[in-house]
Amino acid sequence: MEDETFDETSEGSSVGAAQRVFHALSSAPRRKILAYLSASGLTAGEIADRFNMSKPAVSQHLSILETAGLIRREKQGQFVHYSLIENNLVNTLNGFVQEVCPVGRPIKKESQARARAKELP
Amino acid sequence: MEDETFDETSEGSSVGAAQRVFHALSSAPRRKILAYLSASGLTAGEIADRFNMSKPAVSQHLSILETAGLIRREKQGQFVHYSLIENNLVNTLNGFVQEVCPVGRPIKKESQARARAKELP
DNA sequence: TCATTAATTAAGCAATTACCTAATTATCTT
DNA sequence: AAGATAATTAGGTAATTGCTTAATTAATGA
Repeated sequence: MEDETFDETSEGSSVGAAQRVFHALSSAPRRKILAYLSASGLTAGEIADRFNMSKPAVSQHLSILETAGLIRREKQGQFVHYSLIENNLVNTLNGFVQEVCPVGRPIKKESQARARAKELP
Repeated sequence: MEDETFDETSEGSSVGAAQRVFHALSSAPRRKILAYLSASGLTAGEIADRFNMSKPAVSQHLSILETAGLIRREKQGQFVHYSLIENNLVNTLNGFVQEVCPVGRPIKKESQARARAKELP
């Protein structure tokens, strides 16, 4: 009973990095924010304008995404500019897939298949 | 205001497939279950034995993973055998990364880097 | 058939989440 | 310095989560 291999509490801090990333991604509004930021950096206000949600609510989502290391916050005067940090997202998801799926096979193949599908309409 | 592009409610059913997968992955115990199943199929009881949690609690986690299409349930006599469905996991995560990160670059490169790192100790 | 084992469903509860409005902080403009 | 704007923090609440124990369903074996 009780194998600690995947127990994230043994990652140092009581909440692991992977846990933070996966939790951040579990919310539709937060994934939507990431999608917006994939096109270009935006201020907090510009992001909030795209949602039917109060600014403080959006601010909270931004904070969760930032804590997860998925976005970066830069204060510019009275504005706060947010932008995507791609590495953490890719590393975490890829690392997880590598862990769960037989090595080598999964992502590379998929990625290639998708790339091909996009090129041949 | 209100762009529907990423609104998952427009995916047909009121909760989208991506939402179910990401929600399923947001729980450490559930990710742990996936990791166990990546090595071999297991019965509900064998899985529950690996946790400090009641059997019903584990059963619920299994049900969430099954609904997300990440694992498969097969009744064999009085036992229920669970096993991994890799495709859905890989497709969903990869699709999301493709959406959020500049096309082509992210996952293939990462995957190769990781594969290399594993081969050269 | 009756007891045993595997697993799930049901009912209930403490803790957390996801939002809201109001208040606060910081910056810019005049 | 006063007023406007951008954003966050603070405080509160309804709904949801993540577990628990007890009850139920289903299959096995004496």
